[in-house]
Amino acid sequence: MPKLGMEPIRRAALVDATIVEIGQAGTLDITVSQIAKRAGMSSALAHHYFGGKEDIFAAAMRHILSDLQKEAQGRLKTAETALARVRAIIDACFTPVGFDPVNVNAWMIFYVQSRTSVKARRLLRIYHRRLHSNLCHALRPISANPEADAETLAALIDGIYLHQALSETGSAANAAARAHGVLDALLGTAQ
Amino acid sequence: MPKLGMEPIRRAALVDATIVEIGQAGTLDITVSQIAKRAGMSSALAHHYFGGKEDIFAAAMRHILSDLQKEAQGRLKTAETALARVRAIIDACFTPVGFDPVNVNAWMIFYVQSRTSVKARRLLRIYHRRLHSNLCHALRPISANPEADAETLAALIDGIYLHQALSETGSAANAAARAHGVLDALLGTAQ
DNA sequence: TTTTTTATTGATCCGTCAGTCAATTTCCGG
DNA sequence: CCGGAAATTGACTGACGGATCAATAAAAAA
Repeated sequence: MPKLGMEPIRRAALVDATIVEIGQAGTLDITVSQIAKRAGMSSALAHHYFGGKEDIFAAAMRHILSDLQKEAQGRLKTAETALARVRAIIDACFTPVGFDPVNVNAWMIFYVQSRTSVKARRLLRIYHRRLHSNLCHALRPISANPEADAETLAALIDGIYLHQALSETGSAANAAARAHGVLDALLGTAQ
Repeated sequence: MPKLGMEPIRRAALVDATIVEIGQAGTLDITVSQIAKRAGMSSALAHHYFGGKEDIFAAAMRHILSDLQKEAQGRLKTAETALARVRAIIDACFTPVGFDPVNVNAWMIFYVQSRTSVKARRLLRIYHRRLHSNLCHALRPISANPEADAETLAALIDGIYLHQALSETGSAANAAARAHGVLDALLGTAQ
């Protein structure tokens, strides 16, 4: 039943399946067959549409990153003040969907993957730079050390994710509140 | 040349080799043969002294955790004030040796490993609880929300590690300074 | 000295998995 | 209606790695 124009559909299905599979397994040790099966196709087809396993992973990572980016961009649009912009960036990182254990898991795994895969590393670098730049820009009018505070917040966000990945308890709202709290503290004592 | 009493020596060598190997590779995808080779023995011997691959990993993790614990314990001994105790705990997490890329790498990998391995998970849980309890105890006299602040600091510490694992730049002193800065901010605005 | 225990390894089995390929089915343009 | 392109898969392979085991060597015990 080969319908035409299957490529984008198949690719999207594979990307989704990859994220779910990684998130559930909690490891990168998942087979192409598993992914393909969940996406409803043969492993050969997965290899057909992507070059290989690493390319599937990279595509999945790109997808997560781009979602996060879109989220942040959307929230930044409606933010008027500098403080609101910082909060918008933080909130974008802690949407309930992005904080879903499966996504958190996938996220952390990609982090580790970036140690091995050049593609993953490059993608993560880009994301980091963008996050840092966004934070810096938003912090500049209200922080005495925008650079340092941006890095602190970025580290904190990732750390909260990491804890979430391990504990599987705690809500997105809770996590966001914690980050906001630190932001308050940081701005309060800016010397 | 079988000398007697080799077991503890071999086990220690394997644990050390595992940490180095994981740290260098930046992934858990290392073979028992690699570890054994670095430790100067055959893979069969590694299997002989440990039950299997997972046990080797668990032992390596236990080793890292216990080092960290010892470090913290030692520093806590000489701390007089509550604030000094908190700082001691933070500093224990950022010793130059513990912040060595290889160790950071291994540490992060173990985090991920805890998603799959029950043993790893249990070990990490114990460590987390201990860290949290230590932080809480030290924070109680000086913080309005010891519980929350302890969790924030714990998350921050892990986040800084994560960033280090990715960037490979930045020093232990720098990282510690960042954590201390957040602590100051947190305590300064405690309401 | 003989036996048992500890140390040690090469060879090997077995399973898994990424990637390839040839074959098949369906669709579309000419 | 026909030939090529797209879609799709089952079967295969080549490699790798964890685990096992039988065999050897040396030290300790008997």
